[in-house]
Amino acid sequence: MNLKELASKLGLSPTTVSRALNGYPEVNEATRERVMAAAKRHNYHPNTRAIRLATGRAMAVGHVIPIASRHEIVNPVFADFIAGAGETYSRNDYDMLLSVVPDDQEEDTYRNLKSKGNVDGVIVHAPRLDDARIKLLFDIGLPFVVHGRSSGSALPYSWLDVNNRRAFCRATEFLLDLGHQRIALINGLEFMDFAIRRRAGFTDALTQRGMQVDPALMASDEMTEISGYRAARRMLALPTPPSAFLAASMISGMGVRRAIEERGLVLGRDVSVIIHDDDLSYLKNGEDVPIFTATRSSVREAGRQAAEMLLNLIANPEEGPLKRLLEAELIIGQSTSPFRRQ
Amino acid sequence: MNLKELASKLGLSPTTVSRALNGYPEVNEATRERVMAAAKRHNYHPNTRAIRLATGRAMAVGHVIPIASRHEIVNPVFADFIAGAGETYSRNDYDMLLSVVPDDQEEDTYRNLKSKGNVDGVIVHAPRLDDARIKLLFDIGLPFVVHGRSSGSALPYSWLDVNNRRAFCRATEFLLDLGHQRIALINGLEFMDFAIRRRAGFTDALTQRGMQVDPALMASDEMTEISGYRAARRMLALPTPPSAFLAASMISGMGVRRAIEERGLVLGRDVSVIIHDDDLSYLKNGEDVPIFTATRSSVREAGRQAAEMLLNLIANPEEGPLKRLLEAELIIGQSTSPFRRQ
DNA sequence: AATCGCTTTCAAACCGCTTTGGATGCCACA
DNA sequence: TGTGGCATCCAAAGCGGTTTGAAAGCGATT
Repeated sequence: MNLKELASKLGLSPTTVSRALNGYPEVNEATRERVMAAAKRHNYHPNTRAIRLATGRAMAVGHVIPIASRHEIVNPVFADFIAGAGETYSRNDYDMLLSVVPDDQEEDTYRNLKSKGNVDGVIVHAPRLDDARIKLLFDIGLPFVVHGRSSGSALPYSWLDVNNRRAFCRATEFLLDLGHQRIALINGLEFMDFAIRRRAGFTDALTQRGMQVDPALMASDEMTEISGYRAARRMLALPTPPSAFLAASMISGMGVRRAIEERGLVLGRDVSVIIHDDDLSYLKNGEDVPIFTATRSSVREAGRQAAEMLLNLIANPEEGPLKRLLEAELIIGQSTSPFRRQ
Repeated sequence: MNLKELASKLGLSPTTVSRALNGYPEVNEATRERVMAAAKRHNYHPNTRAIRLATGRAMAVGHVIPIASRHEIVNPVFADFIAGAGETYSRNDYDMLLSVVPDDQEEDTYRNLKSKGNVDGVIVHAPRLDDARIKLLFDIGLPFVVHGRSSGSALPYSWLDVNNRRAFCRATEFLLDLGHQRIALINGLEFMDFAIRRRAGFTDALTQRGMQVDPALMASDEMTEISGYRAARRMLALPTPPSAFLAASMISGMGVRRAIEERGLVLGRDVSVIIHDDDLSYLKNGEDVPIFTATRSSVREAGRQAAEMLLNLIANPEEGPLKRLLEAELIIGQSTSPFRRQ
């Protein structure tokens, strides 16, 4: 059932039927209702491909996921972000297009997305310091919203980010207030923008209190269980080990916990740990009582909002750039306690 | 730059240019090369929307992700599966369309995907017992491949699955061979087909050895850390607690580990645990030496293969239904050891 | 010289919708 | 009675490709 058939069944022209269905004013209300009813009765759905060609809009948003050839990490945060963004798209009749590509083809992918007209805009994931994608997307003229920020980028781009610096500063202060003197940071990869900001928040808090930053207590790696474990194990074996850890994610926090327990220490008594909790749906940090003390910010909600921002930007490009900074909340769990000498 | 412009630049008709670019035989080789060169020089990319309308094919595959309104779980396995499938689509110039919808709208979503012509086929995720989606997709005539199987479904559908029954049977036998008598199963939700098969494999092994199946040692819930933790804690508090666990995933296995350690027991010495390891990229089960003994099967690879099957099915519907059963490997880690009395 | 067959090219229809630029009918008003 | 304005509807021209059916050119065959 297509427009022409429906129109002839109704004894109307395709023009009028199209207008009736799309809510244009120049059609008699009685006619409109007749058309609506017929469309429903015949289960008519306009062909998306035709709409897209005719309007020149893709009604779709792209998410490009680069797969690094060496370490093939699929960011676990990604699933929840996508779920949040997808909710927004569904509500607005937009499609979500995922492109999984080797990371050396990422630039080509954006160019193709644009020149082939597959999408009206994209979300940029996991921005790095002075991320090259920002300039690229400006150059090719594809609207975009960055999930995170990119320090050093001169162009006025749209972004949504968590205040990572503030979150990690507060978390560090919290540990300092508990009397901890040697605090370790198990950070993500520090070419990622968020990791740099977290580190800055961490050192901010230390220097504000006149404390030294000990490089031996700072690790930077992928946020996996195993790398959290390794870094923590190494640090706990130091002559003067840390009494508290800041871990960049729930998963690396679990690695830290394993290292602590392996050493015969008790989490939340002998050693304190604060994690950053993205509030992932399958990795809940406890239920009523959080397991880990954490800086929490829902990445799902970030996905919802970033998608909304992008759709706005697509509809009203002149209103950009849009910016939104979310604050993380500090939630107190069972993994922190006042410093006590071993 | 579109086809017409390119054609007039070359002094050729759009027909010939189109044919030259698409490799049709009825065009002079010299002409073809001239066209190819010009296309590259002018950075010409045919408009996807136009191709889709003209050919009637969507060149896209859909993945529908239902979000349960109550427990909003995004399956963590999903990210890796998508990544695998996405690699296949990229290689074949297909788009991947993700629809995140409330679970009561799942059926409508499939219908719309079909009637609006957005996709040429879909992958069905997380099938249940006698899954209603199979009949639905047959009815509306949308090609599909199921990731998993659906016991009780009469229709001859295409699927790719892991031999869950065999995997859990072998894992149970392995524990029995180590002398364990009381073995617990921390299963996924048992309206999910894979969970039923795993349970069957578990009970198969027990009954083959003439052992009783103790309902108190079988739990079924979402595969989160916390529910793994809770089930294990409950069972370890029994008068005759299990000395070994089978956990349905890495994450629920981590919950089991927490319960074990909380009780002052040592994983892999006092209590043995075998997990099912989907080989997730961000949750590696150790590196050289696996942490958990596990039945392992890469869900990423499953994604790749399922996508290939679907593309084949779309290209040659008459060759269906396609079926593929992957075997999981049993890898020995540090979480299992011979039974020893507490 | 006429015909055939083959290669190569093209004009035009088509995919299914949107949108522009009228056309029609009718009523009000001068 | 003629004109203007308004509400309503429609024919036709896109959108940018693919594909059908035909034609042009040319050497080989009869």
